[in-house]
Parts: sequence; structure tokens; C-alpha cells
Amino acid sequence: MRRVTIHDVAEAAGVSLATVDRVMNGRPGVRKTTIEKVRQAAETLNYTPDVFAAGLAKKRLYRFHFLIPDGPNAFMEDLSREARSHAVTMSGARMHVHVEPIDAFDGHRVAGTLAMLDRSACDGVAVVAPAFPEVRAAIDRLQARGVPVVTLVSDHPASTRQHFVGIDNIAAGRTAGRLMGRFLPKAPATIGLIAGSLGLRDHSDRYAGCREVVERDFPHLKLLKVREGRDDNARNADLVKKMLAEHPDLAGFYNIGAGSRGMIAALQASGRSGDIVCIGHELTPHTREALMSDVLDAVIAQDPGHEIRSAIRVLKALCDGVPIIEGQERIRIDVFLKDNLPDISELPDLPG
Amino acid sequence: MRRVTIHDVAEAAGVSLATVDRVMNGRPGVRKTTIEKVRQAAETLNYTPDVFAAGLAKKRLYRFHFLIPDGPNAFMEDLSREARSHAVTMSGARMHVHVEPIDAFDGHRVAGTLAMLDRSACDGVAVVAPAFPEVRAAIDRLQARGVPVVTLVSDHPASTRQHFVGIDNIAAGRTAGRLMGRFLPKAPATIGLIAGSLGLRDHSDRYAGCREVVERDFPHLKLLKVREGRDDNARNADLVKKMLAEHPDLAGFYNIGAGSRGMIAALQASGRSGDIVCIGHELTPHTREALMSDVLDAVIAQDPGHEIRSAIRVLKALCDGVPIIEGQERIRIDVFLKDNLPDISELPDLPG
DNA sequence: GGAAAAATGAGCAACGCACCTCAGAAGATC
DNA sequence: GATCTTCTGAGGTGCGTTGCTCATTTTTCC
Repeated sequence: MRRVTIHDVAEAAGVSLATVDRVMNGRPGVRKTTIEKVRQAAETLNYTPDVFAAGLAKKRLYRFHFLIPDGPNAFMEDLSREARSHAVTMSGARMHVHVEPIDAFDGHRVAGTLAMLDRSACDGVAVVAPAFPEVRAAIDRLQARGVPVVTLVSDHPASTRQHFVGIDNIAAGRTAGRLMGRFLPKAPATIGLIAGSLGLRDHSDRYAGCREVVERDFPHLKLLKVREGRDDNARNADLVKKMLAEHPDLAGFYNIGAGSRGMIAALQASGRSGDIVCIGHELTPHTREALMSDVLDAVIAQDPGHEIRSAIRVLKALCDGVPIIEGQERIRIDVFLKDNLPDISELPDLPG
Repeated sequence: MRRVTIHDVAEAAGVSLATVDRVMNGRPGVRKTTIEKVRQAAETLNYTPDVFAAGLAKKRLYRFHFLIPDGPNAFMEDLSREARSHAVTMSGARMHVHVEPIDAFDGHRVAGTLAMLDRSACDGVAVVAPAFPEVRAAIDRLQARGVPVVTLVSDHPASTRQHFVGIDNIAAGRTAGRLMGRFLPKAPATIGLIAGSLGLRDHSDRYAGCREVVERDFPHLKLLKVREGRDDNARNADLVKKMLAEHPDLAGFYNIGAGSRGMIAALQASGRSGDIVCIGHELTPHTREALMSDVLDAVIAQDPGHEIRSAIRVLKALCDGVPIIEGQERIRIDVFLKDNLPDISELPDLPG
């Protein structure tokens, strides 16, 4: 079972290696009938180019920049850790993955960072795009300069970015809404909602999804106005405390964004966590522990490892000009209860 | 930013290319101190072998056999389709993936198929292992012949198989149990359980997990004895009809195995699907539709695409003698509600 | 039929590594 | 210090492409 090589194709088509090469790589100067002959031969022999040989010969180098927020956010830390970990494992595959921390709340700085990139330094960019117009403009300019851009986790749908790597946040919100509705008894009750900011696209999408489901399928539940805690634990704790005091019939909390730790702490301190259905996002040591101790009832999550790997695959496909397999690149919405938590050992090791 | 090659390592270590090669490939005849020198140089230069060049030079061929049940089981069909689809896409990476249909209910035949494989024809086997002792013995013998074996979807923990690619079925059962408990009101009720056969390991594991959670956290729910429908739609429909008749307070169904279609049909026919919480396994066109029409309340699933890709990665790692990254290979338990169903377009296309 | 243009053949040098041989140097042993 | 053993260096070849060049053949068109 030897591999089929271009030699075999050349022989079968009755042409030379050079011609096969011209056809395979779309180079000019081949008659249409000859092209067809070669195509036929390749088809019947079931020829597929050897990726190793091609990779070696092309001596292409993929230099990707990942712009990921830093700061005290466990999910972003995981994302960044995964990216750095892949920088190591992929370096043998001619990929240089550079992770650049950004400040998600400073649109100017992020736009500035994007503005400094160009084709000479970078073959693709993945960015957790904060929802500032200047960021969108910077993405568009970067694309115009010929550098493919994908958005990561948080999208800018109106931009020219090639692809979005992340979950369908409307569906995530719907899922949270349904779990809330079904976990609660079928009786009138009030639900508290906390977001980082409704200016963030992922947060507003989740809210829209949750609201849609609750209003349609659980009309006995009343959603309170969304409070914005800027993903800050202290602020979120404060908000939870206030809402609990103001609404004695409060039966559920949905934290749309990060900073679940603050909500968890406040709820635990209130002593009412047993009666209150509480749903948050992202699997972190804190949400994990809160699930185990029944403070949190469900966690909606996305897998940072999958997202990084998907972003790398997509950027590579864009560089190579090959189509993206949409099915493989769709990021699943993970639903975690205390019963299906993955082992902690899943975090990748980083050398040094 | 040129790649670091063995030339650089050789120079840095002050030795020749041949010596670097000896060290890198564990060939004999190098002094310990020299080995250390080379290791150091490689380390400080951050050398990683070029996978393309190495792959080309090694001219290794990976021939993997996937033994997957055929028959009218949508999940197994998906699994098989994914495997065949990867047979195409991976052929450029020197991988030959051969999909062999097996009869999961005929242990002798499966064992016979395994017995016919050896190193001369095959470098690795992934098998959906039915729980027969002769299958286990055949797996052990195949391993002894030097062919690495991984089990897929359904495990044989007592065998010498190198790895299991599939979900933690106990956790899956626990998840189903908790969803059942939380979706139902906090009142005494009866739950019907259907499995393909408790002789199948995945089914018995799921049952154990479900029972554990229900008995501990929802003691007001009474689990009926598990009925075995052999994953057959007609039989399952029959079982559901009987149980509904026998138990007027029946408030939930958990179909532990395949054949959800039968359960769905019977439930729909009974006109009681609105009051009954119903949970099944695996995402198929039927379970998908049943979720949308509120007949099914939740589906616990595993992603066949992930499983095939993971099996291929693991087999390749076993062939190369490199360690398996456990974290990347853990298969997630998917929880689907009507709100987070992935698009249908995820199915891979098969040429021809 | 002849000139110009287009198509094709032949061949070569990378690419980075694996794997091999053979000669020669360094080290151990007495 | 001679001998034997163990290490090491130098060099070559092959892996299947890519991406050239240059010569040669075939086709096209006037």
C-alpha cells in the first residue's frame, strides 16, 4: 500500500511532473484538455498531496497574534493559558502563536494594538473584541491590510472579521432561561439578573435569549431590570445583597457575565442560597466549588481549549485559502451541573 | 525568525549533526555527558523538531481499523459517518482509516474480526466493544500481538485496552437523574426506566449514576425496575405503553440507551407527554425533533465527531510512543435542551 | 509555410529530518 | 604507551513536494 504521488499521477496522465505541478498548484500555461487529463488521473488514483512533504517544501510560517484580556478573570486566564500552551505544542508545525494581553475596557488601546499589526509581522489575528466602535474600525483596517482576523468569545458582527469563534450567546441565554424556569416551581416569583455590561455583545445576547424564553414559556416569572456589575466581584456581591433585600420573593439569580464569585459569596452570606436557583457562566474554581456545594444550580460554559484550537485551525485555513469546515468549528454550549463536572486535571501544563 | 534546526543545536552543543541525531532519536553510542550537552542546547534554543520534515523522513503509515456497529442506530451511523469522513481528510496525513461494520450483539463474530487483525495489516484498532467475554479476550490477544487497541463509546475496563474514548457514563446517568429530579415538582412520583440491556456497560453505568442521585437527593421519587428493550424502537414503545398503563402516577421516563424513537412515539400516542418529564440519550433527528416539540425534556449526548478525532489522535500517539494529553482527550457530556441544539449542518459531507 | 505564441518536458535545488556507513578521535585498560 | 573499546564526525541518500529555469515541442495564426 504505497502512497500515491505526483509521479503516479504524471505517469497515469501521460504528462510530466512539471505539468502535474502546474495543474495542482494552479499555475498558468496548461491547456484545458491537459488540465482535465491530470484532474482525471488524480481522481481515479485517489491522489491526495502529502501534507508533510507539502508543508516542508512550502516552508510557510504561520505567525498568529492572540489578543486576550488580562486582569482578574478566571475564564480569560484559562483562555490565555490555553493559547500559550498551544504556542509551545504548535511550534513544531511552523506556527508561532503570540499572546498579547489587552485591556478589554480600553477600546483606544486595543485599537492601537491592532493598528500596529501588519502582514510583515503577522499572518492572522484572533481578538476578544470589546464592543467599541474604534475596535471595529481597527479590525476592518487590519483586514484591509490583508491580515485575516477572527473574533474570539465576543463578536463584532458588523465588522469584516472573517469568522467568530465562540458560542451562540443567544442560545446560551435561552438555555439559562429554561433551566431557571424548570428548576423553579410553577409559581409566581422574581428573578434577579446581573450582567457585566449590556454594552458587551455577549452579555446583551444572553439577556435577550433568557428573556425570550422566560417571557414565552414561563410567564409567571418576573425578570428584574438587569443590573450591571462590570464583572466585578465586589460590585456583584453588593448588587445581590441589595436585590435580596428589596425583593422578598426573589427566587432566582442569573449572572449573565463574569464575577460569579461575588454573587456566590453574597448568596452564601445571606443564608438563602438553599431556596434560590442560581445560574452563572464559565467553569472556574469558584463556580465549580459553588456547584458542588449547591449554591450554584447550573453553569453555562464554553471550553477555552476548544476555542483556541478552533481559532488556530480557522486562521490557518484562511491563510491557506482553504474552506472552513463549519461543523467542526462550531463551539458547543456546555451545561454543567454538579454531576458532570470534568476533572480538574484538564488544565494544560505550561513549562516554566 | 528562522526555525531552529538540528544544525543550530549541533553548533550550540559543539557536536556534529550525527550526534544530535543519535541523542534525539535515542540511538546508542553516546556518552552521558554528551547527551546532556545536546539536551541542554536543544532546551536553551527551544528546539522542536519540524513535524513536516520528520513526518516526511519517517515515511510512516498509520493504518487504523474502526469497528463500529451497523444496524438501524442513528448514533452509530453518525459515528461511522464521521470515521469514514476522516478517512478521506486524513489520507493526506499518511493515515488510512478503515471502517469495519460489526454486529454488536454477536460477540463471537466481533471476536473473530479482532482475531484476524495483526501488525502486518493494521497499526491500531478502535472498537465499540460489546460486553462479551470473548471480545475482551480478543482485545487482549490483539494487544499482545502488538496492535494498540482503544475502546470507543462502550468500554471494557478489565481488558488491556490502552485507552477509552467516550464519556463517563456514571456521570451521564447522574446528570440525567438530577435533571429529572429538578424538572419534576417536589412531590412523590414514579419514574420509568428503559435500557437496551443492563449487560451493556454504558447502560448499567448510566443506571447506577441516575439511581445514586435520585436516591440521595430526590428520595420522594420512586425508580421502577429497569426494563430492557434491546435498543429496539418497537419494543421500547411497548414498554412505555405498558408502564403508563400500570402506573397512573408515572411522572418521568429515562431512556438509558438507544431506541428513543420508540419511547417518543408511544408517549406522543398516549397524549400524556405534556405531564411527563422525559430524558433520553444521543442527538438524532428524532430526539432533536422531540426536544423541539416538548416531548423530550433533555437529551444527554456525546459528540461522535469528537470521539472519532480523539480516537485517531490517541492511536497515533500510541503508535508514536508519545504521551496522551488526557485533558484534550476527555469527551464532554453534552446536555441538550430545545434551546441549545446545534445546527443540523454539522454532519460531515461524504463524497460519493 | 513560417513566425510567433503557447504548452510541455526535463531537471534541479531547496525544505528539515531520519537513517545509514565508515573513518577517525578520544577514552579506558593494563 | 600500546591496544582495544567506545564515541564522534563527516558525509551521503531519500522522503514528496514546491517552485523554479531552460530547452523543446506543439499549436495557432497570418
